[in-house]
Amino acid sequence: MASPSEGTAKTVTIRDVAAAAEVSIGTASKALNGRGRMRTETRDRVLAAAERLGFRPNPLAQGLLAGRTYTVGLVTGDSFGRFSIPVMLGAEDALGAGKISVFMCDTRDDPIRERHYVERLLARRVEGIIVTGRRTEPRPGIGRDLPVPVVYAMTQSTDESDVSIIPDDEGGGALAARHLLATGRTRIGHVTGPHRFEAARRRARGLSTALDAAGLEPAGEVLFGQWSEEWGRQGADVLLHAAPDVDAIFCGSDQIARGVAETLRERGRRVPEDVALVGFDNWEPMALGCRPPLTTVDMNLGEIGRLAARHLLDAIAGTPTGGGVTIVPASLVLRESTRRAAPQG
Amino acid sequence: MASPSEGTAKTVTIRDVAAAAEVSIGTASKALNGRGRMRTETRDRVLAAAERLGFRPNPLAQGLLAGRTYTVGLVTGDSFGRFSIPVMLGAEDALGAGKISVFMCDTRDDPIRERHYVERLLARRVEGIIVTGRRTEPRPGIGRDLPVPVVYAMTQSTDESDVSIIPDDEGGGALAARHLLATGRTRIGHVTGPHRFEAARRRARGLSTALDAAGLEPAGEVLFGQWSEEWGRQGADVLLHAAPDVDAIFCGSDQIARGVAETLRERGRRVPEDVALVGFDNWEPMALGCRPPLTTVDMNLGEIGRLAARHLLDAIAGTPTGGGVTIVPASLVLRESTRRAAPQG
DNA sequence: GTGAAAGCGCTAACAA
DNA sequence: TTGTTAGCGCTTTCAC
Repeated sequence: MASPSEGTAKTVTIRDVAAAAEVSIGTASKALNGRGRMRTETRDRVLAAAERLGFRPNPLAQGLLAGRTYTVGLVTGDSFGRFSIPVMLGAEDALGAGKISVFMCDTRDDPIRERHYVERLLARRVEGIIVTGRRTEPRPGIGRDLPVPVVYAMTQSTDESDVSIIPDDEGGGALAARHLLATGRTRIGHVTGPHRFEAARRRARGLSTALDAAGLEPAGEVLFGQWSEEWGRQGADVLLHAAPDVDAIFCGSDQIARGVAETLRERGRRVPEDVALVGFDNWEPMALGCRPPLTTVDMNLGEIGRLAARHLLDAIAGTPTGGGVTIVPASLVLRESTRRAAPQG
Repeated sequence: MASPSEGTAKTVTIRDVAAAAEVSIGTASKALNGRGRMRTETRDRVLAAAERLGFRPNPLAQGLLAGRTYTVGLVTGDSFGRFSIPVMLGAEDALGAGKISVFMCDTRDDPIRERHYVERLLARRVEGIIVTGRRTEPRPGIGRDLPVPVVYAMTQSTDESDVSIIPDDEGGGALAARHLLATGRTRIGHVTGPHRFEAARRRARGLSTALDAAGLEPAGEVLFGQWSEEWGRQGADVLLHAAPDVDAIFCGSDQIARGVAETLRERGRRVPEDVALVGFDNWEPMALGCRPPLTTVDMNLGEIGRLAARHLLDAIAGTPTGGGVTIVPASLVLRESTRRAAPQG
């Protein structure tokens, strides 16, 4: 509540400020924007008047003149869900710093609504659009030859020349695998989501590649199923049956990992002593609620959002950023579920 | 100005439309807005030209003239988390229908940032502000005598005259209790979050009141603890010790309920046969992942958001909506965890 | 029925 | 150093 200027019920224009400071409107403008040369006394008088009246320049008017709006649109099909939110926050972070405000739109994954919102955003003269999603599957772009730059974050346009920022699913899988190998595990199983998901396939590929480099291969079959705990429970049983000597399980999501953890516990396998467990997503309520707390791959969604915003800002500034796909590295969050087994007695 | 080298489609002004249709700007404006009387032929000519050129009226210019922006701000301290998102979506729903766009801001629960964002929103001449939060605890308002109406959703201003829309924690507690009573349970325990949370206290009060009406009281003490699964696991043990004959447990959150469910299973109590379980939040990944799937109280967050938006729209329209707190009823989502025990065979 | 002109709040030339 | 003027894109009188 520092500024006493707050609380002006009526809108104060620069006209009012000029009048109060007994200068012309033009002079007031210059004083407020620190442009041109003028007596310090005059400038101070204007600034004081502005302060006193609680003057806020009207960005509509400024924008009208400058031909800019200092706004961008953020369109999500994920209903701002678990994945798009961190992305969104990262983006807002980067944009907010640049005085750019964000219009949010939720399309509910409906192309009609999406079309509608994009129209609306363009009508509002946003200077760019960020599209986020829940999956990394390539999707049709929101339109071609749009008058503003578009960046896809955590989703990918089928048009290869569009700018897309996506997580490193494959690298994440490899990261998990190498961590397990480093803690001495060699019989590593994999329970993951539906095969039709690019993300699931990539994570599995990352695992296989890393194991391959160590002369190993996944224990049992790679088990594709659902993105659910229930499947985690089932999958673990299948895996224990197919590869009873499994000593680590990498899961395609934290939810799956929780299901796996439960089954392991019920089958008398201790985590991490008998079987180490790695999840994917670093979805904290899941990962921390798990017994034991879950080591998991973090896709750095916030970074994806920040990067998307930065690309967009560059594009708005006219700097050619070069289209194409940018992959943001994943990182590993270590918790109890992969604590190195103490030497057995 | 946009870089001249940009291949972006050039913005079409009403001037261009007027020229193309060979009418004056004023006539073009009237034709486009369906105002005034004019020859159908003229109107059609203008509309055709606008269509052909892809004309979109510039809302900045329109707003400048009308003194409106058709935007509102949405400020959250919850980092658009689990609670504020459904609220947000509900709000966006109601606002979007009215052609109002939403600026989003995340304050990260930092008063400085909040102050900053509110300033920014006001500078942008939003016509109203919705404040959402993660808790229902009363919080200081975002400022007094703001030039635009403010509605608090899923949070509450300490200033009683402010408009706040909050969930019915007490009613939700009562709802859970009555449901359990209706399925024949009489020894009902309660494990919930920290006592310092208004929400936890209200839910407990709702339970007690409903039990009281049936001449009962909670089994064991009401156990206040944390909003975590871990506490759910511990709390269940405490409760089983204090009231071994407990036949139902109402939990202050779905996360707690999951913890409780785990302990119950490990102690050999079947859910729902031996002990029925009710959660709070209807947080689907938690409630559905639970074994068995959880009956839980839904706060109808979307409705809170919609209502907040509607209040705001009314206020913007100048309709006195009357300040104060509005409580949105909760509902119960039935799942396996309270299935009426079948007659034992 | 149509057009010319004023002005929304602001900035950037140019005059004084 | 300061004031005046001409718009940014649009809507809206009010003459014609």
